[in-house]
Amino acid sequence: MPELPEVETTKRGIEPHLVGKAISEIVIREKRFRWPIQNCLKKNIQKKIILKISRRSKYILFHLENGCFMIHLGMSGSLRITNAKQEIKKHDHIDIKINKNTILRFNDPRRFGSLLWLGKKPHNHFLLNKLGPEPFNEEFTPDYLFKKSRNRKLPIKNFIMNNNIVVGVGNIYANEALFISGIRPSRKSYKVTKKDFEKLTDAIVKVLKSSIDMGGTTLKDFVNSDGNPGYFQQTLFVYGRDKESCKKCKGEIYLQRIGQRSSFFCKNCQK
DNA sequence: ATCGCCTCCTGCGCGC
DNA sequence: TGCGCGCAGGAGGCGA
Repeated sequence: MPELPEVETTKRGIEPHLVGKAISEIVIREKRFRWPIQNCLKKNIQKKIILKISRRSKYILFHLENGCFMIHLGMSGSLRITNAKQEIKKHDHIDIKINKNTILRFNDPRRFGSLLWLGKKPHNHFLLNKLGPEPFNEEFTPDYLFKKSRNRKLPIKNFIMNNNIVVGVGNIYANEALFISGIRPSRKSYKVTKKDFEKLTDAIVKVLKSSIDMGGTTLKDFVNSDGNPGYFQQTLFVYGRDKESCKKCKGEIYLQRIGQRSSFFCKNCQK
């Protein structure tokens, strides 16, 4: 379940193996993804040099001489650097080959992921041009969230998970950040105060950063591994802990469905 | 404009 | 041991 830290860790893990290298071939075993593989993809990326890899939201962007393509891992996708000797496993849908010793292999059981050609102006693409700020960007301030949330009646948890507001906050970290900042997930956005937003912006940045740091510690295993960084082992305060006791007050953690998603909170610590 | 529901898909864990 | 069911989750699309 890639959240922003896993995407960033993936990007950092594959980057040194790919930047400056030419793509010799792309092998597509499966075309059915969230967005189907375009017919133009092969001819646009084969024989081209990867100049740079960047990340926007949960999209990993590959900048070539002639334009840009991007990969989204969806819910179950992973990328790993492997070689031609490694057997093709189930759901290994796409290989981007540099040479026989270096292959970027895209595995995605649920196929909610995607690999899209964007052309020369990637940020004009409809999937990217409405995105809100990155959590680590200076635009992401308590004041920004406060202003955006006025007159918004949706639960604060849905608000911070909306990519048009801020990118990269998935279900796990939305739950964790709201616990840390003492805000109940169901609270209407317009009822969240400026002071609350100060805690919340801090908490979002904190949980994402600490997870990236943890992922970073497993980077050395990225090549030929299953591609899973270690961030998920981090101590979670509330996510997945319904009926268990709160790590702050020893009270009970409750599970509530908000917007079709599991939300975990402590009634005592979050108001 | 805003919000909430539906959908895509596979693997897994549960109850029987 | 096996079957069927429900759930998990990112995020676009759509109807109200």
